[in-house]
Amino acid sequence: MPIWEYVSAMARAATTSDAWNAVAEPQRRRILTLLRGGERPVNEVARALSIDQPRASKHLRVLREVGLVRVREEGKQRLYALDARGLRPIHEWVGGFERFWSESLARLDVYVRGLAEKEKRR
Amino acid sequence: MPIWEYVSAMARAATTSDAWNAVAEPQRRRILTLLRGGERPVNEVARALSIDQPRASKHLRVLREVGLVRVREEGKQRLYALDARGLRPIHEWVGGFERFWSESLARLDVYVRGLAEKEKRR
DNA sequence: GAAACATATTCCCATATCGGCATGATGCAA
DNA sequence: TTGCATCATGCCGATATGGGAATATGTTTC
Repeated sequence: MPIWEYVSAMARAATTSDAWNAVAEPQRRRILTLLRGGERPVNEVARALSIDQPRASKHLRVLREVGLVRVREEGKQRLYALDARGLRPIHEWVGGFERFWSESLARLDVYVRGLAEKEKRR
Repeated sequence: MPIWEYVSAMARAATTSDAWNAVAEPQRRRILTLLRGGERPVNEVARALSIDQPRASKHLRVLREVGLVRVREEGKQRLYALDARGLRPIHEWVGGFERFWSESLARLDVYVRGLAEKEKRR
């Protein structure tokens, strides 16, 4: 885990370090969706997603590190549970664009019309 | 741009290829936020974020490729405008977890209590 | 056409990431 | 203790990424 603060030539922004990046991975999104149905042991997660166990463990680790998931030990199993609180900031940020969804359509219309004009004038 | 379908040993999932990943980058989020105020030429974006022009261009390119932004040529400038439609799926997916935000708190409570029990029993 | 300005692209580097496979680590049961 | 089951990690390979710096491309103005 690099100490970005002290690295002068930062190569790539840390990725798996926040909910945004954790959720950018399709498999991890599927895992979170699965966990809405309640806590699950690793093997079950792996089976549900049709991936091997190491892969499931790794994804779960990322999710755990960014706090989107919690682990509970139960015998030889590890039950992972959803902790959706970290998704809230994302929802709010994206929500700030809600009002632009429809506007975008209108603007796109103008945009396309502009292109058409440009073509005609050629 | 790799043809994932035909690559057997996929190394890393394509990243800058969808809105999820585009938005996972803080700078790009700032750009999108800025563009809510209307279209802007590259230089203005760069200045607003205190980054150099090439960097701004690169980020804008990613945003353009995933469709979150549109370009319009105006003289020697290129005006970038927000196209927020691509954010909608994200908002909806994340919204599906809304109901779990408060629950997570409750569950966390149970979780912590469990840990305490465990300690006591030690 | 040359100079000036706005923007895009390219190259290089350090590093992160995901998948695959093999190997540890730990708990439980016989 | 020995297996067996459930996970977690480590290592490798291929590749993507973001920053920095330099350079190319395109447009307007003289």
